[in-house]
Amino acid sequence: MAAMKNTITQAAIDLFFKKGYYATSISEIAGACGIQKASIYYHFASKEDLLFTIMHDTMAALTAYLRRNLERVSGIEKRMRRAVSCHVHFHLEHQKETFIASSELRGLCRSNYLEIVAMRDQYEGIFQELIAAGTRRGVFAPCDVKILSYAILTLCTAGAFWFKPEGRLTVDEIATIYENFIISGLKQGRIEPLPA
Amino acid sequence: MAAMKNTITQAAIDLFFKKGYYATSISEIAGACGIQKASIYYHFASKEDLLFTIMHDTMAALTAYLRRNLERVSGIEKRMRRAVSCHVHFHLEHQKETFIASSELRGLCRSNYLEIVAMRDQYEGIFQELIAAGTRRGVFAPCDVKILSYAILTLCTAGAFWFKPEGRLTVDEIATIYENFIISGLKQGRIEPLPA
DNA sequence: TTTTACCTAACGACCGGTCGGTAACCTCGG
DNA sequence: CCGAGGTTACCGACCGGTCGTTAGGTAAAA
Repeated sequence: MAAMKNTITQAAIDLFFKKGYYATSISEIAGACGIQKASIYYHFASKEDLLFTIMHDTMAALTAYLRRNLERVSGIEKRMRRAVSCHVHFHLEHQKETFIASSELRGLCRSNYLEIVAMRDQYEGIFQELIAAGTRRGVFAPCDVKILSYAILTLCTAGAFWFKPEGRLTVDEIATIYENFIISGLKQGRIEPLPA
Repeated sequence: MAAMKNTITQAAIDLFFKKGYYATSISEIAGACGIQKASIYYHFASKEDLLFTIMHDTMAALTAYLRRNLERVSGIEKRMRRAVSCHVHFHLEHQKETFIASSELRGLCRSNYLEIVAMRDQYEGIFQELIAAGTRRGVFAPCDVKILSYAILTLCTAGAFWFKPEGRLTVDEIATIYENFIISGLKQGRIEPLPA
């Protein structure tokens, strides 16, 4: 039951991704679902509510995905590698949603905006803790944690802007490239002790 | 003469940056200039023409700035360092314009869109040639040129999204952090010959 | 006299959102 | 097993408002 609510959400995701939130009208979304625009308001309180729901669910799924994948991984470098990999995978495999979540923040009113930003900050916090722990233990070179975390996250997030599923490289290949690039940057030229 | 045209452009830059292109109305821009909205159309053919002008001028200035700064720099690594530094400097010192140029592409019709994208591709090409030359000569580790160039550019471009002029770090400090981070990533763990 | 740089007023289109209505389905007392 | 009453999920029509844009006019400058 309420299958239509999912249909609406999916249509909205497709259209917000393709045309942007402001350029998409409620009647377009309704048209894509084969219903009248008034019927949208049975399922959602407003256009912004629809956007907020998409963003909120996406951020919740993203954070849960990362936490779940880090559960049984130990060692700073391994954890950071896994975190980057997860970040890339989620963003490329849920390209439309993550694109919307990171580019349509301006469509939200103040309270909704603050809620999404809080979720984003919490997610970023996981990376910042990893970086901080790594520098404390000498695995990573000393650095500015905030700047580096922004760098790492926006780097991978940006993938959702240009990624094409039918493109030259697989998600796994891209994730590996980013993983190595970032780990190198975090270590900053220090000479590696040879593995045993 | 035509001082008002500059006033309008600047007001549009401020408002597009603060609220976004779609959320900004012509009458708001006019209001910020102390004129009526119809008068905007004496200086610009349409709202999109205003956006396009901003983007076009910004991209032209960005490319010219980079070329000018690379003119007398030799050596792959030095050139790449300079290029990254320029990219960061320009994006943070012209934060509003570059933010608009990289986030409002959807406001353009097809032909205008293609023109701006062509300028962007040309700019990206400078970085891609640097990366390719670096890998050929063994200065950088072998890598996927396209992916790495996207990575480098979006990394720094993203600065325009969160940078606050009154913030903790200066533009120079941020540029240096990025410079080192990127060079490390491009060299990918290879052991540096000690400088003489 | 022509051009420049603005104005007032209005237009048509479209937008998000609301209203009253309704057909189909579910529930439950008799 | 029935049917009354409520609930679910939609529809068509409409509203107030805003938007980008245009038409026509005007006062000053060239």
